[in-house]
Amino acid sequence: MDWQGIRAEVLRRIEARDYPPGGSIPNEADLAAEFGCARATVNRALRELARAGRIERRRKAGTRVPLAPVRQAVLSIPIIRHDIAARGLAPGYRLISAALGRPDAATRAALEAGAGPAAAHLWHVVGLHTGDGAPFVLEDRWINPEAVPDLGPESFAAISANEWLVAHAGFSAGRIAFGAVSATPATARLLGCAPAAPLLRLTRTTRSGPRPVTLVRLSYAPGHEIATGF
Amino acid sequence: MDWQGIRAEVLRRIEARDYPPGGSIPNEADLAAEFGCARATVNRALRELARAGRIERRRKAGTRVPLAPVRQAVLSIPIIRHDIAARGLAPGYRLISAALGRPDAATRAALEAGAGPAAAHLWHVVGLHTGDGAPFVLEDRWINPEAVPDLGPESFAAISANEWLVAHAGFSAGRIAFGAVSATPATARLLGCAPAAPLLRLTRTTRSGPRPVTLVRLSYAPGHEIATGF
DNA sequence: AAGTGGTCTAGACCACCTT
DNA sequence: AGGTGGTCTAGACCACTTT
Repeated sequence: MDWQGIRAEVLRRIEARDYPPGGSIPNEADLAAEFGCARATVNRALRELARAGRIERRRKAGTRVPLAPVRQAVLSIPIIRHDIAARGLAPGYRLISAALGRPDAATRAALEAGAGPAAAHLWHVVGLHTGDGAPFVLEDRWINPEAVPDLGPESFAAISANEWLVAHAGFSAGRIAFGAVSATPATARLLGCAPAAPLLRLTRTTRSGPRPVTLVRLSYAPGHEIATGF
Repeated sequence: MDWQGIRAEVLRRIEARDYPPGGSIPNEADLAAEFGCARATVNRALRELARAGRIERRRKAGTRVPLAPVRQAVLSIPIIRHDIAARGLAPGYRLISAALGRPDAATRAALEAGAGPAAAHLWHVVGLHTGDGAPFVLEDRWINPEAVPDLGPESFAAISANEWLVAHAGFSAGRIAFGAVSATPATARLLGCAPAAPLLRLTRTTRSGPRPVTLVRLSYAPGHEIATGF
């Protein structure tokens, strides 16, 4: 039995309530003996189940089936252009504006830009991604120029700021949040939707090492959903 | 060097562009020799980086730093009551309605309920979660009674349907999707917000083994965000 | 055909936590 | 104090994919 087989069998027992919610499951050594394999193989299987939130493991206390499993949604956030292409549409990008500007307090805080003069000179780039010519998502981005020195308006002419940054700056994962907003008049005009239409908005902060580089707000066209990839 | 140290060092080299985007990194055997550890340890470190989307691995072709990393957002979806309590609010739940009803086509499809008579008799449960008495999220749920036989209106009197199902039915992960909707008049009244306010909506389908059990739509109060736990 | 990652083993030591 | 999971090792074989 390989580790994926053991994972499947243990999961089956959990769902069949052989291992009931709140109960313990045998320790690794016992399971290894039952399945006739090495303990490391059982460990691998149980580690994956723990990562998925289906079991809880603590040294000495053993492994338990949680009463209230913490559900986890793993969302893949692809490059927007690929996302559009994957839906069978022809991706396009149109730069709306790119200039140095003064961000609001929330943006400054997210980018850890101080209140000093530097905070008055963040790059502000707005662009529209399209699929088959129709608006797909509006990208509103602030960039900390201290973190990306060799950056100018010409950087954003052809491709999206996201791809430029991926290609020219070191990227780390950051915080991603989902919310809902009303389309402002300007946003509605760009997305071609009714004013005040409800829009799914994704906010992402990206770091290069310890330093925040960019904050992007993506406002998706009405009706758009982002789902787990099951 | 343990596997987490190796992971950190390789990540550092990626972000420092020692391993540039689009380039290859040494194979496991070479890295093991460099770090003076077993290949299995390097494997563990690289496996975690691959799962995070920071490297791409293919047999024979080796390991590469992707030009366009697929970003992943891991969202934890806790029990709503715990979510409310974690914000320092007193959680509450009020049942709005619980009855057998006929779902619309989209709901039937998600629950794989046919067009036959059974589809006309799904449980429909609506409840409001509150924090310190203020509306937090509206829960609109359909349940396939074939999958949960011992279910009646009394099941939902005290606790939320979600917790009842967690306690009484086998649960598997399902599909989770985020979208934005306008508050309907009825929803606005329950959430105490303006009609047509933009609401973040989470839709979750849950299965017990191969069979869909329940479809829940959570409409969060205006301004609510769901974020990764970084 | 050959190189690379994927996995398994048998054993060992350790960190952590409950008792 | 002792049990449990977390990790590492050295070696081996296999699966996959490119050459």
